[in-house]
Order: sequence, then structure tokens, then C-alpha cells
Amino acid sequence: MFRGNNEINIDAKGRMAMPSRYRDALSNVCDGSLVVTIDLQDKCLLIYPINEWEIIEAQISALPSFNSTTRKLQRILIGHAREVDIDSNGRILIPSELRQYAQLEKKLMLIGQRHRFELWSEDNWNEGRASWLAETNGDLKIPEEMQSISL
Amino acid sequence: MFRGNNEINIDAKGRMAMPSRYRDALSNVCDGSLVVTIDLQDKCLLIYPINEWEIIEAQISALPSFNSTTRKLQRILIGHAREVDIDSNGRILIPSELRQYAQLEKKLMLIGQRHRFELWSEDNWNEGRASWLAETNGDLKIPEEMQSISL
DNA sequence: GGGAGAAAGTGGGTAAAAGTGGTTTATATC
DNA sequence: GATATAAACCACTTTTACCCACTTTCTCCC
Repeated sequence: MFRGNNEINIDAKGRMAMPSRYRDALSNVCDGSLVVTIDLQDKCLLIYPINEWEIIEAQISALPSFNSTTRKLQRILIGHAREVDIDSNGRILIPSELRQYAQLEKKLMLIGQRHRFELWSEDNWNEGRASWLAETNGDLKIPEEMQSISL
Repeated sequence: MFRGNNEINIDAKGRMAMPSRYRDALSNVCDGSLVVTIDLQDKCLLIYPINEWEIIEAQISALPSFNSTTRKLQRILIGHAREVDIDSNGRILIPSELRQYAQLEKKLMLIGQRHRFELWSEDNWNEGRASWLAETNGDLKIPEEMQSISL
């Protein structure tokens, strides 16, 4: 589905144009309805087609209510999820709370990650990328699940 | 159903505007009748559509009366529950005892959690969120139920 | 390689909706 | 009966969604 990284500008009102190459797929699969939420580990946002998101949300919300770890997860993921629609110009409005969280100001980077996107401020992205590349040059600890993958 | 975080102001009388994007759903599902109660673990309030609440209330009150834990549960949850209605301006009045309990003064955060909401003072919410995020960055003990979820 | 046309991206204005503050009327409490 | 609290109502301010128009980039064809 979605792949690649895209430099995008956000305007003064917090709108960003979804790259046109994704629009057909998005209007087919979810009629332009997306869900934006925050990432657990990094200061970036996650963007899902609504149908994909609802599967995840259902799984998360089914987790036990009296377990403090699962409640944290519910609060972070569901508690920050906002539905946004692609407008007639192919843009979406990123809610200001989420913009603040991910430190989005002018220049963004939208990263295709198969069934979802990640949205970064360009600065945070470049910083992160540099450090990941540095790490993979050294001795990267490969988890067991990955041992069988052949690139 | 409900998701996302919403910055909300509460006025001098203790009224808060329910974000308009939830109002249609609320008027359909429960005709604007909500139940507010306190949370078991955190200094926040829980808000349910009345129909959802009644299911939960029935479950809780069916628990054995001679078990001290379940009686605590009944006293906390049912014992603090208050019915509130959405007025013609889309606002609800948070009873003052509950306002005090959750330390709600000016700025609130309303968090959608699927079939219910959580209502926090903005300060408490930000504090909590920062610590949860810090934890998820470290080694989070992932409960077994969660292992299979792929975000 | 250059130009025309189309598509994509950008910026802003406006009407309608949402949010806010306050006043009056009703209800309850002491 | 007096005071306090809550509900209903009304009016004003702010924000947002929607629309339109302009600029830039891309693509295709000559």
C-alpha cells in the first residue's frame, strides 16, 4: 500500500496536502476518512485509513480495564486519535493538539509504512534518521523474529 | 465511538461545552443523558452515555455483597455516579463534588475512550501523559493479551 | 527543448457553527 | 421567608468548514 517519504508543507491553518499519489487509494479504501493519533515511542503522528484504525482500536479497547499498562495504552492511542477527512483540495487539517505534540511547524515528512503513515517534523525526522543509520552501522541486536528475514 | 483529546474550558458555574463532534452521537444513543462518576485509580472523572452506564452498573451491583473489594467498587463507582443532561447550548454541568474530586478549575481535558470519556484537569492530564510516555519509551512490560497487536 | 494544458499545491475570505458569558426564572435548602 | 443552587434563556464573540481563486509544478506533445 503506502510507501516512500514525502516532503510536505503545512500552512498557517494547520492544513497539509496529502500527496496525490495516495489519494486514489485513500478514496477507494476509506472514502478519504483518516485517523490521526500519536506514536508511543517517538514524537511523531500515525495516520491510518479509518477502516484499518477501527480494527486496531477494537483490539486495544478490548484489553482489560483494570490493568494499568493497558489503560495507559488506551489513553495514549485512543485518547489522542482524531478523525480527519480529506477535503476537496486533497488536504487534511491536523488538529492543533497533535500538531503541538509532534512539533509540526512548517516542514513535515510523511512516511509511508504500508497500511499507515508516519508524520514527522522534518527536523525530528532528520535527526532520528541519522541516529538510526549510525546504529545499524554498528552491532545491531536483531530480535529473534527478524532472524529469518532475508532482505 | 468516542476518541481523541479535547481542550475544554469550564466556566465559573461549572459548565463545560461538550465538543460538537460528539453531540450527534450522544443525542442519538442516549438523548443527551450522561452519567458522571469518579475513576477508581486516577483523579479523573468518567462520563458514560446513560444506556452504557446502566449495563456497567448492573454488572457491578450484581457482584457479591460480602466481598470487601466488590463493595468498595460499588461504593466508589455507583456511589458517586450522577446523571447530567446536555443543555440547549451543548453544555453539561459537572456537580461540584465531582469537580473538587478531580481538581477541575479552568482548563480541562476530555478524553474519548470508545464507549466512555475521561475528564481530567489539564495539569493532571499532562503530568500523567508525560509519565506514561516516558514508560513506554523504556522497557514496557507488555501483557500477554497485547503481544499479538500490530500497530 | 519549449510551450500548452492539466494537475497539484497554496492562500485567503466568508457564512455558519461552536463556544462563552451573563441574566432571569425556577427549585431546593436552611 | 431568605439564601443558595440549578435550569432555561438570550446575546455576543470566536472559531471552523467550505468555497473560490491564484500560483506552481508536472506531463505530454510538437
